[in-house]
Amino acid sequence: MVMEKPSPLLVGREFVRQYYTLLNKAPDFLHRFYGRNSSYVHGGLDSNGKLAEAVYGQAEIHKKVLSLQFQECHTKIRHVDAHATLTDGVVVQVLGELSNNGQPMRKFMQTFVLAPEGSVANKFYVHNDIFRYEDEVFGDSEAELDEESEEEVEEEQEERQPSPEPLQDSPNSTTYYEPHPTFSWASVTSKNLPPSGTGPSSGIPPHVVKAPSSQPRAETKLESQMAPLRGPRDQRPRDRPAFVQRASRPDGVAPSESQTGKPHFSRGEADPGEMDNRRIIRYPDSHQLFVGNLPHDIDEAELKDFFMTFGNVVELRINTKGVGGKLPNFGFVVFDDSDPVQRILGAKPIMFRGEVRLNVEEKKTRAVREREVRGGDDRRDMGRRGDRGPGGPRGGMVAGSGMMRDGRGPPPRGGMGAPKPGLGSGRGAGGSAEGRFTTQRR
DNA sequence: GTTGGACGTG
Repeated sequence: MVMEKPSPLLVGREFVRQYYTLLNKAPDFLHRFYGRNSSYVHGGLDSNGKLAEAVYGQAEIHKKVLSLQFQECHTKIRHVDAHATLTDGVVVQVLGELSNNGQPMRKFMQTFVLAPEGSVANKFYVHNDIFRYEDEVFGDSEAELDEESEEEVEEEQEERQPSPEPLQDSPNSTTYYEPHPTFSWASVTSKNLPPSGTGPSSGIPPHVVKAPSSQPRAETKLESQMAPLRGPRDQRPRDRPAFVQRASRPDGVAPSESQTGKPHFSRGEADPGEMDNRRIIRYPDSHQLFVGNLPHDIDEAELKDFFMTFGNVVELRINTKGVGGKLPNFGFVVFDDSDPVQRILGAKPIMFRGEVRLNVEEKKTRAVREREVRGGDDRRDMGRRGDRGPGGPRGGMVAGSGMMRDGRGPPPRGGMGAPKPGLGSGRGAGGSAEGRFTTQRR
């Protein structure tokens, strides 16, 4: 049983979820994410109007956080990137908007470097936390900055930060803060998550960390059933491929994969969004979530915020049937992977704004729907109807024979109709079995 | 109150 490492993206997302939840619910505990030599800057300008500088060490960070007076701090996360970085760390970049204490939303960018805590696998602390408000950086006049800075880029790089002697940061050594930081890779299985508790007033989905009242919620390990079932996501073994020649792009993509001889399809799950943006790609139903019972005043941005923490939302639309004076609201959220969909289904009931129970289902085609209505579901679930899409280049078909000629194209001789029996594999079993929806009481 | 749109095969 080799415990597999969660992918950087999963780590990043889970961290982001926990971090902003804590920021909202219990900012006084935020410092627990940091370590002795961590750096922290959270926007702000100093007396000269220049961007505020960082503080170092958990104690200073705690002070700083308190001074920032977070209250009812809400964030809307617009985007999260996370890549593996040096020394088994994960670098996470977040773009979003933040509102503290009832003030207006302000756009920000925040970068975290998560470093392995060492003693426990998959446990991280925040080594760097860099937060800037867009308006403080760009100011009102964008022009001046822009034009000048183009050539100054090189200089900036040379100004190596004079590393403000991090080690002994608190002379008042009486404050010995918690020795270890607290983010650990815990639950992504979303089972066993509190259904809603107190409704999330922000855009953060219901299931999240509870504020660490006494303990940092670290030791819940359910790794065994996490990501792996699926595909070859990030299963590079413990040994990292030291310095593999950076084939084409050094950016975070596990090099071991990009080298495995196969043509561009080696993963079987590449994000179509990137691999060709010229063609319109249809995502398989397994990547798509039907969402019913939406409040009518919702807009796509809000819905996207809500689901973004589950995975990468690549497409989303809200469909209002404006017929007959009613407006039943439903929509579709498309992810770049089926995992988020399964996690959402497993996390039912999904509460939105703390009060609305969304009806979430894997998207069905009409044919499937009708069949269900008529026959009931005697055969429960009977294997996922595979991603038998319209020639979708994705799904499980993978590499193999001829299909590299144009990116699209059916498997040559086989037979179109053959659904490939073993396809959906994995999680079908326990996953969605329980809470089949029956909103249609009548 | 509830499941889009457009893809194109042997």
